[in-house]
Amino acid sequence: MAEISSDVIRGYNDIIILYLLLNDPSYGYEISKQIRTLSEDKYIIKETTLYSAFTRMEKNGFIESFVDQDLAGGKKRTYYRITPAGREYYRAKCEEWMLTKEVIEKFIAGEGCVV
Amino acid sequence: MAEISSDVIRGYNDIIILYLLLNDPSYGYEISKQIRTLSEDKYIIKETTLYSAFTRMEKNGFIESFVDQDLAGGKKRTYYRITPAGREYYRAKCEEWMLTKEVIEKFIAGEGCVV
DNA sequence: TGTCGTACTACGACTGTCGGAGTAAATATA
DNA sequence: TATATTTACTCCGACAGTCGTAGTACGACA
Repeated sequence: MAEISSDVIRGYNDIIILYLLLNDPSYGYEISKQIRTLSEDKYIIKETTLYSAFTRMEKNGFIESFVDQDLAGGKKRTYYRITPAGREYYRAKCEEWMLTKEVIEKFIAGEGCVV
Repeated sequence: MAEISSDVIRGYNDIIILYLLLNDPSYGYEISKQIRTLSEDKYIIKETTLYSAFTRMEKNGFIESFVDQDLAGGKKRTYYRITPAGREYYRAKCEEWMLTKEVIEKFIAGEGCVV
């Protein structure tokens, strides 16, 4: 079975993560599970990729973090919330996706890629 | 207008280039023009990206090069021809594209990306 | 004479992803 | 009760593909 390579997914992780923040704040572990579930196990994001995306996007102002200190055992969990700039970025990335899709499909040979 | 970023196109340049080699050998400058034309100016590949893709794909056995020495002014031109392994790679990349497309579109919010 | 088009090559920088390791508490399983 | 798994991260360095910049060299056109 074809696998999604890192070079191919690169640039879409942001979309994927932001999509899962559109309605509610969330945190790393949950987002990682949601990606897996929603993609029907076709894409499993690496933890390092996910957390470094959080860091990068927070630095760029697309998401904000806040910490839940009240978990059992004094553990804490870092939540992320999408900002207006993040929504705008998501919109732009979606547009870019549409365009990219259109372009790439000009270079895919016919039905089922018969070559 | 949305622009195609390097992170988004990354991983598809191979498909694009190989597609243009499926029927006939070609060379850098021509391929670059064809990409521009076929994509209706939506994607203009950088020269360095194109030529380094040639080098990489030749090293991987997906394409073979041969030189035309007989151009006017003693100039030469390096052509590339797709190999059977290259065709197989193209096929596999196309499959990967189908899968990736399916996955990504689960994270695109509705028609026109209304967020 | 100078610019544009053709057809590349070289080099180093950048960035997102990844592999591997480590931490630590809560919960499930035997 | 002992062990494994799940939860929830953090840190570090490596890698690979793309990109910016620069340079070469010839021919055609104005």
